[in-house]
Amino acid sequence: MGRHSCCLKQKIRKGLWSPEEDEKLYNHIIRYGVGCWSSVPKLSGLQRCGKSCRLRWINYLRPDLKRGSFSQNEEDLIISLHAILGNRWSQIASQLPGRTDNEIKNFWNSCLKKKLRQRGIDPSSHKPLNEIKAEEDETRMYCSNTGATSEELPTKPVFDTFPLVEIQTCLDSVAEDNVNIYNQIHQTLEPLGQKEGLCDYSSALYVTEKFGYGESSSNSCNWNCSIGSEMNNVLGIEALNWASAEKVEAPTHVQINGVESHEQRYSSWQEKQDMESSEDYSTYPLISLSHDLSGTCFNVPRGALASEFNVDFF
DNA sequence: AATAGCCCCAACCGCGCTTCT
DNA sequence: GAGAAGCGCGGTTGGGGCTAT
Repeated sequence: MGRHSCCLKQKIRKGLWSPEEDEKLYNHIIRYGVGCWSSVPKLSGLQRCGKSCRLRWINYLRPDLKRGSFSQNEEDLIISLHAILGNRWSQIASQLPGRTDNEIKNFWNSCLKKKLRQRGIDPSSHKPLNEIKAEEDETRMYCSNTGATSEELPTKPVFDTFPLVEIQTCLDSVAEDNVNIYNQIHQTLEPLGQKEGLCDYSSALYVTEKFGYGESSSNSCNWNCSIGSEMNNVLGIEALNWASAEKVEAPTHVQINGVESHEQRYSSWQEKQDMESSEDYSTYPLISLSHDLSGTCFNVPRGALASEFNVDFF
């Protein structure tokens, strides 16, 4: 698809918006509302592309925006939601009224990542940094023992299909100051029979769907979340496919032209490891899940797993 | 006072998806 | 059904402000 056709036209201004441009856009939206963004520049007399107008309105001019620094409460909420949703900024923003996805993304990249590292937490996986280091050491050991490169490492099932998500613990941590969200999520979980603190992944998705009511920038066009459409695309379908299509397979034993495959090498290595210690499968060096699945939209961090979820820092 | 380096954040870009024709 | 147009999202960039030297 590439660049939008509107951006190819001549006389399109770029860069920072002047107060005059802001005024023109603001007055136009207030008077006529948000319709077709591509026609907004023409109708409002701006020499900008529709996309630029949309962004300016969403991130700066919208009257319901909350400006200023993030509160501790918001900070905690962002961290806990990021542990569940990953870099789905629009979904995270939908839980923080008056904040845009861009604002949250910037805050995360410039501030929260740093804070988490200072607390010894890996911001991408939400796991302790020393645990990450141990995994890397183990991966290096495996590579040196088998001759495999890091790119060739076989994957292993990292979590169950529709794993149990300890959403309760995570939410409890922010419940004190977010009573409304907390209560709403509980009311949603209960009809699903999820009262014990753990819910399956599909229920967690349902919750994020239900509460993606969207005052975030992503939904600003009509500011109503189309339940089940976007989330199904972004999370649900991927998760369902992932769960059902046997994407995670046990290492297979294949020997081609007498050359031992990496799967076989891994299998041999694993057997050796099993012989040497009683460690279970989980001791195999983990490959970053986000890396494995980088080509998909499904990058819920492993930290969201019940067994691995670290809530100490909340 | 000058300037180099760093940080923050507004804005842009590219891509995927949906809707329209 | 195919192609075009439009929308939304996440990643990246670059300019301005701040700080250290």
